[in-house]
Amino acid sequence: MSPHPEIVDAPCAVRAKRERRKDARPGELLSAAMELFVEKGFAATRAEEVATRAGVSKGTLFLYFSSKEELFKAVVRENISGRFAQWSAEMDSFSGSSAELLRCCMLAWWDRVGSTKAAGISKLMMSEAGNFPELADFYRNEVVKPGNALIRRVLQRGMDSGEFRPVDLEYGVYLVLAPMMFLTTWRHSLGHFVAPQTELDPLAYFNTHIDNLLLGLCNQAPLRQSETP
Amino acid sequence: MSPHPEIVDAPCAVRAKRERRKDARPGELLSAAMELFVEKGFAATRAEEVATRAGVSKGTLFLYFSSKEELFKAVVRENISGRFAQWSAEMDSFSGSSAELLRCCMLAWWDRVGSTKAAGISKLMMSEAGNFPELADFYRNEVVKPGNALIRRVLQRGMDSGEFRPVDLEYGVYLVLAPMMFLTTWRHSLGHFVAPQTELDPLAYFNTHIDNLLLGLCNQAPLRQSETP
Amino acid sequence: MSPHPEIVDAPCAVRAKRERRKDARPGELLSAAMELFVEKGFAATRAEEVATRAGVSKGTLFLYFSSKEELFKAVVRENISGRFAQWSAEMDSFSGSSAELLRCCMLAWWDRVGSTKAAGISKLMMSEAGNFPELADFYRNEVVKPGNALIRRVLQRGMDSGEFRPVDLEYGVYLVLAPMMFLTTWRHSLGHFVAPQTELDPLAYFNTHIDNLLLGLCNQAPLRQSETP
Amino acid sequence: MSPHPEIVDAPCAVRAKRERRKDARPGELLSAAMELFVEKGFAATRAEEVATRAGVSKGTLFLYFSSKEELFKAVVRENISGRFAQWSAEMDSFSGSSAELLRCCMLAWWDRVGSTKAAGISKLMMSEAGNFPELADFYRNEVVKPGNALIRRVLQRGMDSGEFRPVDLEYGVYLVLAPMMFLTTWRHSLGHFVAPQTELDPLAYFNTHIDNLLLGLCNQAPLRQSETP
DNA sequence: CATGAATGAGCTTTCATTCAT
DNA sequence: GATGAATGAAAGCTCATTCAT
Repeated sequence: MSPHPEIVDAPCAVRAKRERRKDARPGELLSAAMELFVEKGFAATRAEEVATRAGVSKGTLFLYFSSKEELFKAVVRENISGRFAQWSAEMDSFSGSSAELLRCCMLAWWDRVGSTKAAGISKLMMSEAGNFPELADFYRNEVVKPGNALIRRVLQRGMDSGEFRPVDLEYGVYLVLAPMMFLTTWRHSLGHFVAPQTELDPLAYFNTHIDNLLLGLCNQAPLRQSETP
Repeated sequence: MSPHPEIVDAPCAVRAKRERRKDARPGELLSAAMELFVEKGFAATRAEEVATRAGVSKGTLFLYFSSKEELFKAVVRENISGRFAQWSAEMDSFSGSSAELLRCCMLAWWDRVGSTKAAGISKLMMSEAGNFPELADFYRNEVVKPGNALIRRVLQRGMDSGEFRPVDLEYGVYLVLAPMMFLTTWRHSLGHFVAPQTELDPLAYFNTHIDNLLLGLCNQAPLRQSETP
Repeated sequence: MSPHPEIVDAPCAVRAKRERRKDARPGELLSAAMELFVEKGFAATRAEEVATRAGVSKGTLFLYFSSKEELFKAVVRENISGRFAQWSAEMDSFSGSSAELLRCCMLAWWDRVGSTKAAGISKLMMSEAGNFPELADFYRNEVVKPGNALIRRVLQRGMDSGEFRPVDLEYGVYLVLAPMMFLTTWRHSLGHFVAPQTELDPLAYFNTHIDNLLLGLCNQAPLRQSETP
Repeated sequence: MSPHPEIVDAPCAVRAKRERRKDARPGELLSAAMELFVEKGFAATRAEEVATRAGVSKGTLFLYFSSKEELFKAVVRENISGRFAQWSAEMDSFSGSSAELLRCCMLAWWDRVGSTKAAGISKLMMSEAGNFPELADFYRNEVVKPGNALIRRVLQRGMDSGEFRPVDLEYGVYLVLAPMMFLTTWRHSLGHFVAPQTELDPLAYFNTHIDNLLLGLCNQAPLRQSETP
């Protein structure tokens, strides 16, 4: 037992509340920022709005993020690029067929990214890359490159096992990527605010794409999981 | 012949020319605006640049369009729809297989739209739809709906002839659309300003997509036209 | 006589008032800027104040000067460096002794610069050079270098004619410069806002300095002009 | 000897140390502030920097000085006057010629003040006097007045002994002061951060000035001390 | 006493829009 | 009609100052 617990603990107790706030701030700011960036775009989001939504003042935002661009980068790291390691690990431990893996990956992406607010980031990047070259570079390096590498690995795995016919990896990647990115872009632009009956059902959209993709890649069409007996 | 015809005629000629110019003004402004909006996006395009490129002054721009937003709307109204009738007719007179027709359509789209400046409009619409709901509506009605109908007809033709397996038309459309729209979006955003060796070759991209699409849709893989003896 | 005077003149007449204002603007802004820079320093002068004092809005200032630093440079060019050519010419045409020339130069400097608001610029530069390295560079190149060259020429002239004893030009320059710069700095700082009886009489100050300077430089002390019979 | 003297004594020792530190605080802050004000000027010195350099937090600074301006005033009060008595005594006991004394004084000033950080204070005062009239008053009384008196005594001594020609003391003072003040100002502003080959050599500068000053004041040019056999 | 997280007024600069000519 | 000088509302970012702990 510590002989001077009150001395040891005192500073902590005193600081506790403050620190709890301080620790929470970046997260609060990041989620406020993501929401606003996705809602209104990067350029159209004012730094002060982000601060206000996070419940702090303009100055505080810049206490945690040195510029609006750095804030955006942090949002991307928090919501996308920071997760590649885990996804990669999950892929490594997958033991089913490559067709199943591919289907699995695409649906998992939908579940964890595509259907969440984070998906708006991809759309935002597509919209504003031209005006923020540095952010575009960042995104290409931190998201596009590792993302493509992940897809490439799935395709390679299928080709190695003989499940998939040989395809040029460079362009094969887009067989997988295009449906995902189009859906994201669509839902955050022209597919937004339409009558419910004309809205796209993402799962139907995905299954149609995956089915045809795999029919094209494999010798034998694999069954959808939902059709598994 | 009068020694100074231009002076004698001046009042008329000048007025004539002026009026011609005056009538042409909106068109010149619209095409300057389209180019710039496509190049730089809506927010990043300065009104003065548009005026300058159209050869008029800043004030004149606002004489014809009450605001930058109105100009944007006018640009979109001016530059889309109107070609569907011809494309539809061309499709009717096509006598080859449906696989050939599908390939043909996609490559024709690339040739006539995707690779031209007009493609920038789709990207523009995707980027700015969120900020212009009214424009988005307009675009959906005038462009998306007839465009999708055209694609639907090709798929229906293939299914009717037994070439294509049955697919849900509603979602099958996106098997064709997604690759086209993704390419457009990509090339105007993150795919822009990258090292030439990392740039996407559109034809290789398209052929990879079409091959796999048709392999998925048909019982028998159809040959590429370029491979036809 | 022009056959169409009204056509030729019309545009001019119409524009006249506008243009007169436009032509006057830079000058009005420059003098407002100089006054404020001298009164409050470069950093402490807000761009909007300059505009307001010149009777225009903030935006107008930036229509004529692309930045606050450029405005300052223009002030310097207008009031100091732009006049070296004339001063140099005047020096060339001087036919008296070098001692007279030196006295003349120093008193002329006082008359045309030192006693005017423009003198505040030197003091300002001394005060703020450290925080605006680019301005300091500019000032060294546009003012210090040519100014020193001018002084050097006077000394050289006197040494060539045998009037002045040989001195190291590099440091001799400061025999002339130091008294001028000290007076300027003093009057705009600690010498400011003191009781009239403790204020420095610039002419007495100058004559004391010039007398001793020339006594030191020449074999024979030259008379002051005011003492010339 | 107690095995844990520091623990036993802690309450006292800690308080003692704390109070010593507490008493030292203002001094540490003042010297940090002086260094920074001299290095970067008043406006460009951030309060937090001062605190950091003094090893305390931003808040603590404002505990001791109610504002940045008050800190500045305290810095000036702390760092000037107080040495005049000694200098005066040294002057009284000087037994050489007045020319030698004058040379001696100027070089001693350079050695003890001009070349040290304390010189920055003069420059600081010159730069910021306009914004702190109260400080300017203080400085004039505590520094300028006694300093000038000292110089006046040297001149008077030379005139009394017949070494120096008669000069108006009021203005003669500046024959001595101007070179010193100009050098100080110059070295802390435009003479700073220039290529070493264009930098001013203070000793050469001083000797050039003193030589000419004495040539002007005396009938016979006195030798430099360094030239004395 | 000491801290440092938080504040918000203030700065320079941009640009859609207006309006006298 | 056409012009372009003039406007002024923002926006991003800094930093002296405050105050809960």
